[in-house]
Amino acid sequence: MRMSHMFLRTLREAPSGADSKGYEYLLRAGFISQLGTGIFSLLPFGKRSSEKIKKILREEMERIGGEEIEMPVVNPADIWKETGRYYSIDKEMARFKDRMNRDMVLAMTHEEAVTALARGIIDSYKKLPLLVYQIQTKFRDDPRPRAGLIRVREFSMKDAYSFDRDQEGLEKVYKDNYKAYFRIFSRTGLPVIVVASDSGMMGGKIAHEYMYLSPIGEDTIIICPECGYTANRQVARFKKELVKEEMKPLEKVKTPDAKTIDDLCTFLSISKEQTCKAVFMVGTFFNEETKEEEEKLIAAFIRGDMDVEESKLSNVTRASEIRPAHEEEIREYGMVPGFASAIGAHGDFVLVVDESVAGSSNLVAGANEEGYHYLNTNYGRDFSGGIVADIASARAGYKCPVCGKELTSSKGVEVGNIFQLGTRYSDAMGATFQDEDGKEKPLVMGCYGIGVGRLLACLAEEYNDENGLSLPITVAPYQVHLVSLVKDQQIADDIYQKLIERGIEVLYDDRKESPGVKFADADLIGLPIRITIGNRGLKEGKVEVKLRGTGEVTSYAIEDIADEVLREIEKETKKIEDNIFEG
RNA sequence: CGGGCAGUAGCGCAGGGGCUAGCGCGUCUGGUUCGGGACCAGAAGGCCGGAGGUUCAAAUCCUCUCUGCCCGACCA
Repeated sequence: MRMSHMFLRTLREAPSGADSKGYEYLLRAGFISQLGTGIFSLLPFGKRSSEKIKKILREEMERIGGEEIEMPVVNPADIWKETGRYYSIDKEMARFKDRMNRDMVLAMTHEEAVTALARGIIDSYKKLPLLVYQIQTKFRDDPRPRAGLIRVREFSMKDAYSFDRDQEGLEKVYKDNYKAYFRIFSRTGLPVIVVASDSGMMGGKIAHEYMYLSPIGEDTIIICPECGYTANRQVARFKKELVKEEMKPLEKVKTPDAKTIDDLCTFLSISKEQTCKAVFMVGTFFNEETKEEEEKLIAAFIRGDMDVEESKLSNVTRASEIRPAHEEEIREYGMVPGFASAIGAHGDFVLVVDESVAGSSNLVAGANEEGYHYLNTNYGRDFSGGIVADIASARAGYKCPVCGKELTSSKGVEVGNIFQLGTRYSDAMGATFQDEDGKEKPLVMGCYGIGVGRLLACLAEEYNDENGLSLPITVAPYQVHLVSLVKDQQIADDIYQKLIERGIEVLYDDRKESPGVKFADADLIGLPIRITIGNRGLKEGKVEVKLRGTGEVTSYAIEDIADEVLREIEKETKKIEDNIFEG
């Protein structure tokens, strides 16, 4: 491609709002352009890189038996009503009516569409297992897009769906995808770790996320450097040191103004581990009978030294949404904010007790009376029932649930995820097959997603320096940047031609610009191999090859240049391929 | 959806009731340069986000609105 006629404008200054290096360079180098909040165009460079990522995605999906399909972005609302997600998902899903006044949605994912397909196509166990995938636009009306391509509203995603007879089959294909994902990320050059994750709106039980660790990430990852345990904080476990001792008699004490755990500990001269903390939320629940959403108070109790992880809380209570409760909502059930406990509470609320409270003895808890607490409260004796579960938020410094060593934490960007969906969608939509025993059974499903743009954004974040991008050769828009500094275009044109004929992807800077401008743009765009044609080398019949990654410079005779560049391309590619791994 | 900030030339910004709205970069024309964001000369480019209002006079003050950015709630 000749730069003199490209649909491109590089920027000398960072557009305002570009807060990360990767995002800044993608904008400045002309990979992307913003059209609205969370809505971007891909310019020629961005499009080419994106296509290279897609090619890798296709190759790796085909490698594990995936077949490419394409499902519509516009879905009739009916199928979303069948699974209930039409109601359980809020404003994040864009909805509209067609001319016949039918409800339509913009698909934010394709479980419904693919399940609708499957129920028409899969009838027998003999066809199973099956794996289909697509690379398709998703629209999610995110309330707060940010950080350039990291979190957007419209994006291209590779989403795959598997169908199996049983859990065993699902686990096999899940493992295939698990490995394929590592191959995919390593082929793009992006370092990732896999973490156990929350299944969120997808439903299902087992799920993993592929995380690119970076300060620009929005997720917090809990990591055990000792044994390798990793999990998204939303689900991360840790070892709780619990002390069970003989129960002492309940005792009410005066604790004026001790509304917080800190105040309470100071006042009574005790440690946080000896207290029980109350956290009140209001959850939205879907009532199966009335088919209506309803709100209910959730009263969660946890040992005073820990915090409640809201995603865990919403998981164990099966609330679709969760928000902090107002004071009146709490008092309605006989509990007094600041001095609250479950003791003496009444009415129909959801009680959740963290293991740390259920497993400890003689904790100090509120007396549900202004200015009073109880000493020696014990779950099972003084209050009982509800859900006993792990709802505690893990953090660095806590102990690993596996090996007991100290955990650390890191920020990460989720670039891919895999879910074992089970029969959640096939049950809801009646997608069944006839098994060997003649019985109709629901298909056992899994789904597997990778965001293309987000992956590109992470790569830009990982591969840059003070001069610009430096993407790996597998995803760079072109392999070679041919920079001509000589007036006589013929020599450069000839070399350009020769490289093209050898199948090399060349970006040819044939613009009438000063050397400084050309070099600066070359660094900014950051193609892995730069060829410079200048009078300096031409005197000896040579041109210069510079590697963007290392800065290494070598001169070659003009007649050898195509061969040498091919050799460099091979070397750069091999660097990536030697590091392909499957987890 | 709450809190904060901002919309003035393609990009980055200045100007905050009073003449024809500026600066840097970029763009165009001519010339000189030509291995790390060159120089000289000339030029083009604006409904000051939009709508109302106050005023003799509004980019500037007021009201409403739209859009974008950051933080939070939220989310893959």
